[in-house]
Amino acid sequence: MTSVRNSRADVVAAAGRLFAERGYHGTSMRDLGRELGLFGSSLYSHVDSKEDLLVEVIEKGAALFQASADRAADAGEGAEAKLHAFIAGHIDVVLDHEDEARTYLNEARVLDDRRRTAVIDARDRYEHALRKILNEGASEGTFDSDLDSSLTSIFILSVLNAVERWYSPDGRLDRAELVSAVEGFCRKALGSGA
Amino acid sequence: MTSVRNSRADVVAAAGRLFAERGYHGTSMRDLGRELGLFGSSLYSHVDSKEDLLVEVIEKGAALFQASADRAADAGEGAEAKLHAFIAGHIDVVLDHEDEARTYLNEARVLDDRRRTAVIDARDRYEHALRKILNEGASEGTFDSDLDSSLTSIFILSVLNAVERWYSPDGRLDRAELVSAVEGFCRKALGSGA
DNA sequence: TTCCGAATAACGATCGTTCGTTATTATGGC
DNA sequence: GCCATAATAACGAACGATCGTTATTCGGAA
Repeated sequence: MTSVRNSRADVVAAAGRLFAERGYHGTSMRDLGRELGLFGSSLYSHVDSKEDLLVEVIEKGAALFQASADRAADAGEGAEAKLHAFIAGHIDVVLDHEDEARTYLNEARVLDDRRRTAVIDARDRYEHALRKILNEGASEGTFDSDLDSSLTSIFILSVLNAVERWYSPDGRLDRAELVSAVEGFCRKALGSGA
Repeated sequence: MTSVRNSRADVVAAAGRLFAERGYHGTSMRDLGRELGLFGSSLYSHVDSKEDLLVEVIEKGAALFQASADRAADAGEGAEAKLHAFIAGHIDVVLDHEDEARTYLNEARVLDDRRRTAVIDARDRYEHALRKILNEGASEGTFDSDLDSSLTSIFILSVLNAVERWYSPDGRLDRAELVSAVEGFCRKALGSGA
């Protein structure tokens, strides 16, 4: 049976939930305490500051996306398989870790310069991983050879990052259908296949 | 020569700027006053509440997008021309009215239920305008005839709405190149042409 | 008995907002 | 054109509420 008392991880998870839903500035420490059945001040038994919570949630999000990109880079042979893994992996992160993903994607602007820059760098690395797959496909002949991988990766990420904004698991698409819809759309835009 | 004193419109414009940049909850009335060289309290000569400012900025954004969609529906003959007008119009709104567009896209969650629902309805109408163009193209034979216009419109809007998040007019793309890059990507995903 | 999580009271700062007042601009009769 | 008057804009102090946070105390599990 799980303990009645809360752990630091519980606090971070609840923070992710509220930051994702209402935003960092829209969430007070008292709100967050209420979410856990605590007083706001009691959170300081687990955490040094509100900002630390944001940092931790965002770092979790960043790590999840990066791990997914790393896995995609090693997924099977050829750009087609890697692209599939990249898209499916991204959607898994968004659906299985919605709070961390949304906070990572939407609340980074609150961070101080140093940390915000770190997030931007992480996003660049993530985009670069996708670009690499696109370039591989272009030189293989899997995708159009004149494809602009820099712009195209931005467009594909635009579609992927927006999933959080409209998709509901209660809707007409299950996860596999969502993945194949996104993949189908992007795949056609990449060309070269029939 | 423009007056030294501020008008209501000045206040709304400055609110749009800060709401877009820092978010509604990240902007205080004193911040907003400072932006105009005023005391926070002085803003109440122009406005009844902070929330009114948000409502006004968001309504401006909604109206701009809807007007653009209406123009696209009447643009030339055939789905191709209308799609071009829709994409170019969306990008014009985002680049020419960045603050209102970003606030409309990102800050609507702060609104009360009634007004937030109104924003969701407006977005549905906008999406529906695009879907109509896609359906027209599918039955014309301009686009693939088995195209899922509901999902496809979401994907295209995902690409369009993300422009605000990455595009800079100081970068390597001018506006026309941006439009043609987005249009090229989406157009290929719609199929049927060579 | 030790120790960790929670409660409680309190802090200084800042929040949105109101108020009475002053300063600036616009208006209309003479 | 001049002047009283009204309308508008801004000031600056202050309000009650809430913010993030600290310090201290307390209770119960190990």
